Amino acid sequence: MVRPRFHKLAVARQEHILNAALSEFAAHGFADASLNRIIDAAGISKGSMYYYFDGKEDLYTHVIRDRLERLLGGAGPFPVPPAGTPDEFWSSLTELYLRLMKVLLTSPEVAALLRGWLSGGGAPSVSTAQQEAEQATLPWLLGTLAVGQEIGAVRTDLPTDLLLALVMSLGQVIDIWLIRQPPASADLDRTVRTLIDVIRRAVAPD
Amino acid sequence: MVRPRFHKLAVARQEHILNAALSEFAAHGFADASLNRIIDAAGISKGSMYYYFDGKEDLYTHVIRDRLERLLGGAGPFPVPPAGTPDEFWSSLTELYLRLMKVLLTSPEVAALLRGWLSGGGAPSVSTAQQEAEQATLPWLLGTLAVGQEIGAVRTDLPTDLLLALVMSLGQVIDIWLIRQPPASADLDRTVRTLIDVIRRAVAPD
Amino acid sequence: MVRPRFHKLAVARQEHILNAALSEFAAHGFADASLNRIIDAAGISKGSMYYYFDGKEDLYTHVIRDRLERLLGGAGPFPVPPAGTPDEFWSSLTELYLRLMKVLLTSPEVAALLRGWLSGGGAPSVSTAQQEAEQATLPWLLGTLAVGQEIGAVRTDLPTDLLLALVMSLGQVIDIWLIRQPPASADLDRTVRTLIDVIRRAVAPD
Amino acid sequence: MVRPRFHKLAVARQEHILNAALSEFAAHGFADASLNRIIDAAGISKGSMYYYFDGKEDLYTHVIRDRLERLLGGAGPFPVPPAGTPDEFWSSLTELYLRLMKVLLTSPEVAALLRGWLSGGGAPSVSTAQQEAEQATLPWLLGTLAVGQEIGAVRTDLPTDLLLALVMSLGQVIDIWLIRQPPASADLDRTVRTLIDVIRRAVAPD
DNA sequence: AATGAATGAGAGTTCATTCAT
DNA sequence: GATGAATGAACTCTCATTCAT
Repeated sequence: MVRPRFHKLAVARQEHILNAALSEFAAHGFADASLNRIIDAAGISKGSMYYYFDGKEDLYTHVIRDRLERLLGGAGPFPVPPAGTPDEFWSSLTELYLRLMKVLLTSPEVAALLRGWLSGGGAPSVSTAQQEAEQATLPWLLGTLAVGQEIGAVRTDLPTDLLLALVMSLGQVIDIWLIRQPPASADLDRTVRTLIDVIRRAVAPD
Repeated sequence: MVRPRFHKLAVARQEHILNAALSEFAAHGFADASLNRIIDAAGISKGSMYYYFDGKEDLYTHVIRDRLERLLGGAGPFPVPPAGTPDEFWSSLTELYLRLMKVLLTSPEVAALLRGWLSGGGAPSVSTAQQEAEQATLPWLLGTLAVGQEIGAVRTDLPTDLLLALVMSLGQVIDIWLIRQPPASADLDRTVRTLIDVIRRAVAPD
Repeated sequence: MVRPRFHKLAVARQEHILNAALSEFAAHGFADASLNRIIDAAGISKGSMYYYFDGKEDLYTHVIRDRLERLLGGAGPFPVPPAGTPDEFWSSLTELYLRLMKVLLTSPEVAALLRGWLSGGGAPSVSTAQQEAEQATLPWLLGTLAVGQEIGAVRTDLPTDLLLALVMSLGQVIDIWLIRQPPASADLDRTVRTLIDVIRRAVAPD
Repeated sequence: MVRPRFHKLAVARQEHILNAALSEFAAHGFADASLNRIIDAAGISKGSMYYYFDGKEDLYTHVIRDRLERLLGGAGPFPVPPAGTPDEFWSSLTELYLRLMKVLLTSPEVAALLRGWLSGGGAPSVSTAQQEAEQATLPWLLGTLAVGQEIGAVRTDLPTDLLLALVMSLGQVIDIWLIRQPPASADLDRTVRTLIDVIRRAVAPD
């Protein structure tokens, strides 16, 4: 866990450190990221880094959590879509996703970090970070799925975890595809609507 | 490229080495795998490893290719489904996938290797292996998608690369989910059919 | 570049490390020198070596520069001989060289290092060190040659680079010969004077 | 020592092997040359190499000796200049050197090998080769110097070994300079004559 | 006569982490 | 509260040599 000490630093200093870590993790992934490079870029001592964080994984965990929170915050509140007709549900989700993507497209490094984190796999040492981060993201998604199932917008014949994995995976593909080749701003709406529709078809009931 | 010398070894010895590599790569992914651990497990000297293979990447490439070939070989031929009605197309695919999964479930390590390989990302140094392997896998998938589009079983309003990414991603989720919690053999059929249906819905035309 | 950290070490410790490196480089040349042997002799860890220096070449560069500076410093200033008659020019050079050799003879290892460095050739990777060191040595020699040409003490019918190479080569032979079989101190003066005269004959005008 | 077995090979095969070794040694010098690369280039097995030669150094020794002999042979006989006037002595030497350089310029690899060998320095392990090769070359040079001294063309106030070193060093500089920037064939004569004259001045008596 | 499989020591380099100050 | 010196294990890769066949 991040030591509380870290948050006593001047905010600008915190930012500087987290940005350095963000760049490194986004560029190389967790395993191949180098703490040495991070502290060089951040301009802090190695001792300080270990004074603020428990270690490499702890830093990674914190960067992810912090950046995702900020991202989600910047996109405005992410309310679980209110109950209503399935059409209303999906259109509400689409708007949400559009907002999210617009923010994501402005921050390629966070996007890269997110991608690396979502793809998971690899080092078991990060599983802690994974689990924690998932615990921060999933409740919303789970809530949304639950609402969707209640109002008949989401199929109920699949285990929840599989449903979740399918949605996240499709979302990830769409994220990556959009980030790699961002459509002209004018096309973004149309494209995202089509892609959300793909998810809808996959998880809508018969 | 694997040196021909390797194939002159007793088959059991080849197997022993490849199994050691398979375990390591499956457990840690390419970047975090350790050649030292592999040679320890294989019981050969470092010099011998480099006598057989050009290096880490070469070994990785070979393990993947060898294991996938064996896997696909064991599952029988993978013909592109013949043209016909969309229903025939999808049911043909389902049978195919069932066969594949049955084999995959018998070999969790190959499955893990496959997973790590599919998720790609990470080290650019493995791109060679990636590209070669993709060149071995993609033509079939592309061919299948093309046939599906011809006979009206697959939508044509999305770019081919996105369509491909969606299908592969869904397939991967399903793979992982099935491998993690293999259903009772009796349920496998039903489950796979449902999951293939998810893919069908996502990529079928309106 | 040597990391500043190195210079924060106790001087005795710095000396110990540099001496270990000096011995190794003097005995084996750059390419065949072993960092492992150096750290063993220096009694420091491999990590520390890389904490102080950027790598093998960096260490080599530093040892050379440091030792040469010390050597040249110990021999006093090396002024370009002032304009005057050719006889004055050559006699001034002779005195200079005598001083230099007396210092050099007290430090066979630096002499060996210098020899290996002067002969250059070999690894292209050391070119950086070479160039830097040459940039430190050559200006003086070039300036001296130029003065000699101005006052008619040095021939002008050969390209400068060839002239330079001839002088350096003769000087090197003389260095090596003197170092290998140092004449009785009493004879040193006479011998050096004769040898400088050899150079003079080679490069004096008709 | 080269095993006699080597000379029982077909001459073409011997040539092939020696050429491969020549290229490698010329390109990397002794220490950094790789036996593995040599046998790859030569297309022979590692076992064979060790069947023909005692090891790396033995091969090096043999290549040098063989190539130099051939070079000297190709340039025609190298008679020790007959006694006569000093002018005749030096002009005879000049003609000899001209012939030698013309051959040398046609074979850059032998030239590179020669350069690396002459500069000596470095690995003590090659000293054997050095000594042997010197023993093949020196007698002629010594004889020539002796004749020169007899007829008053060469100074007698310097130890023979120093005289030798001076002459060889100057010759080497000239070799390297000529090889690096070969003058137009028309200029070669004039340039060589000037350079030989430099040597003459250095070692002629007062 | 000839092969090539096998080796182990060694190369230079990077790393996350510790801890005395 | 903060530092940075110091470490040793681990990394991938290359090498000349041996020897059973």
